[in-house]
Amino acid sequence: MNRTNGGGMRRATGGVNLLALRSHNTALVLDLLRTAGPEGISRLELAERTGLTPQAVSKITARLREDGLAAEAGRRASTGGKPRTVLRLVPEAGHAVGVHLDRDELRAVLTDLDGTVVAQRRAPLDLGAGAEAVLARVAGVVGALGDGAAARVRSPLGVGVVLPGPLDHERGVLHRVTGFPEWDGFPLRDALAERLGSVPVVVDKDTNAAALGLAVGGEGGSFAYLHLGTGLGAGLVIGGSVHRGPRTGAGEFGHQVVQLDGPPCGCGDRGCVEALCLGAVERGDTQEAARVLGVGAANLVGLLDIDRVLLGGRTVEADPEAFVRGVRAVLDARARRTGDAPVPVRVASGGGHGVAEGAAQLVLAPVFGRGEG
Amino acid sequence: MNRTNGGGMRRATGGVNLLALRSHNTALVLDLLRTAGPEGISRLELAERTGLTPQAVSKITARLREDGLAAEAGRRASTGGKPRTVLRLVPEAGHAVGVHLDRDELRAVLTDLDGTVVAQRRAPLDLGAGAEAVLARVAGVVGALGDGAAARVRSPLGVGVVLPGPLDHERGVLHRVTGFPEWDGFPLRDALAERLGSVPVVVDKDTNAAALGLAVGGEGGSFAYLHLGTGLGAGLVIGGSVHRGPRTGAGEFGHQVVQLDGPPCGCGDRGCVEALCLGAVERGDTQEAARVLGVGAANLVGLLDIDRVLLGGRTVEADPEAFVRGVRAVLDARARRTGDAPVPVRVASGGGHGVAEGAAQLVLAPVFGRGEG
DNA sequence: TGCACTTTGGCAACAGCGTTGCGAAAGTAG
DNA sequence: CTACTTTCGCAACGCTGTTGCCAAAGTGCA
Repeated sequence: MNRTNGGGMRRATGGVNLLALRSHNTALVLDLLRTAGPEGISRLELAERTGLTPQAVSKITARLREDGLAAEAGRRASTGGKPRTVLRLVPEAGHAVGVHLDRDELRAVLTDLDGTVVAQRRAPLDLGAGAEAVLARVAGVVGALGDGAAARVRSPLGVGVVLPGPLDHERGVLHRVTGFPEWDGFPLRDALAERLGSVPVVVDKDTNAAALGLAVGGEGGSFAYLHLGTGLGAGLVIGGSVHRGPRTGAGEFGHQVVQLDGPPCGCGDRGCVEALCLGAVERGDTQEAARVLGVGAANLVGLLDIDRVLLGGRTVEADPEAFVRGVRAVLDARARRTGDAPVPVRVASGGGHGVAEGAAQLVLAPVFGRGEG
Repeated sequence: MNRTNGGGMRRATGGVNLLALRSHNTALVLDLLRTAGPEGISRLELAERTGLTPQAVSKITARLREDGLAAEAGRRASTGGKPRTVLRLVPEAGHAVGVHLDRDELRAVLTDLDGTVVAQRRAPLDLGAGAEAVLARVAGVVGALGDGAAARVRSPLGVGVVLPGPLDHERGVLHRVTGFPEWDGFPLRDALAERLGSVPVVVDKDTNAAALGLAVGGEGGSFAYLHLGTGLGAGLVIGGSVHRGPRTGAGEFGHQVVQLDGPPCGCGDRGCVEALCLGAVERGDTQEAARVLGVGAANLVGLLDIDRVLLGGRTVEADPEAFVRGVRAVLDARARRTGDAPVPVRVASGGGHGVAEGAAQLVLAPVFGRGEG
């Protein structure tokens, strides 16, 4: 705010609110450029899509070109007059690092502005080896990624780190990470930022990163990403942005009770979807596991009225068709009862590096006006 | 938009985007004025709370005073200099009508800008009597409300109509309203707007109106309003605004399955919270009903990470303490397992006219920058 | 080949937004 | 009565997107 007039600093003219407007419109344009991909998009199309006047778009794109973020990329065929000049994003103008900390493994990617993976690393990891060891390993991998890239990347825009949670996204502090309670209270964001030398760090749950990656990757509207691996969690995207809740606690899908007084779950409750679902998987009864997962998904669909359900995680990937079929059956039955169109179910694209890429998007998304910007 | 230069119209100077910024800031100020109530709020306090400069606030409030929406209301005690001038909202500057259509009864209120009820009507209603009869009844009551007010209100800002749903809030079209399938596809908003003579009409679900009323009434953050009457539904408020989902389908709390293959429900599924809960109520087992409701609420809390759970509806009001106690027990047990602070449970304030008042807020909220503006 | 027409897109002038500089108004304290 | 503090509006300013206008670059037809 800086409303002190005494010292003589004569900065911040113009107005904070107008700056907000400017960056909002700039982000809008950047996001359209990104979505258009290498084919690019013309100024007039940008104007139509943003609702801005062509002249405003010209001004904004001129700034972007000056900053090296956008460039001209040929022209379209004429429609009777001067042909439209096509603009595209310059992906090399910025890079981001995404790190996925799993229980036994670390995956990291370096992406450009576009989200395209430029370099990647994969290493074994023991999340229980203590803060010092894990931090050192992460810092090492992040440094190696930059050197390994085609064009060496000295300073990425930021580093996104994701892990199973629960945690506090806003402060970047871990809570009782499932299976590794010793992390409770550890300020991962600040510790890592200091270690990496003032590179911005963002911390989030792995399911949120996966969901964000899908949202940026083209999944529009509202959807749920259900992750079935060693546990069962969800990432929720509502109206294009990830819903975390005030304490980053949203997405606790697995401990939703679907069988009153059912079999005990590791969490201490009874009849949780996770317990029932993993139990069925263990018994080899994939069909029942899928049905239970479908019931949980149907509950979610009813509560939030989402557009789509996407499935992922190692267990799903082991037999994707069975899970899709089972979940779809439950949702279709629901749709027949309500009279609405059935909610589509698919396997989430991305797979292996999906989560790490999503982690990188934690850094990139704000640039394009997605998330808390 | 109007980008045609041919005719010579020289309107719309200034810019659509700047107008959006202006109305956003104006709404921010208006909302603070409303929240402050009759005691009012000073310009400097407005500046601090909005993040605007004092001068910007002066300009905005000057416009508001010119338009009759705000007025000076005395001054505060001096803190060593010129005392602050207190501003307040002028509630009589605008009015809104809220109509609550229940299965057997119609309640309607006329409120001022503040949301204070100025006049009210209550009449028996048969929702199954056909469109013509219901429309006539509503139009009659709305007209009577305006005449009955202390100062006759000729043209309210709009009319909010709410009923059990399901329906399409955006288009104002009803779907298969529970118990009255004959309404399916009826364009209530447009039909009523035409009948009332171009007064804006908004249509929504009753639970959403109740939730909106609570949100405007001071419940901040994210919360769920659970309504237990002849059915069981929920209104969700996420980050201060009502979450309806893309098809106004959100809040289908009652048909959340909490007992796999449990007793059949009217919806055609098995083990729905509604069936279990109402079944327990019918047996006189309030304790079990509250426990089941609590399990559903806990599922919701886990999925969305909300701050608060509020209970309402005729069945709850019959024995509020038992329901609060039962739901709280389940949520507290959950909190002990996760280690988080327990989610508070309360009975929703408002009671009788709460839903109709919330319906009026459907009209007023956009003025104060809440909702789809 | 040349002319009329269409479409793109930049330059310059403009209105309106919030901000800064400054001074009048309205209190308190000595 | 004087000195000081605090509130708050007027005037000038910088920046935003918008409008008016024109050059550039194509197509289509005579």
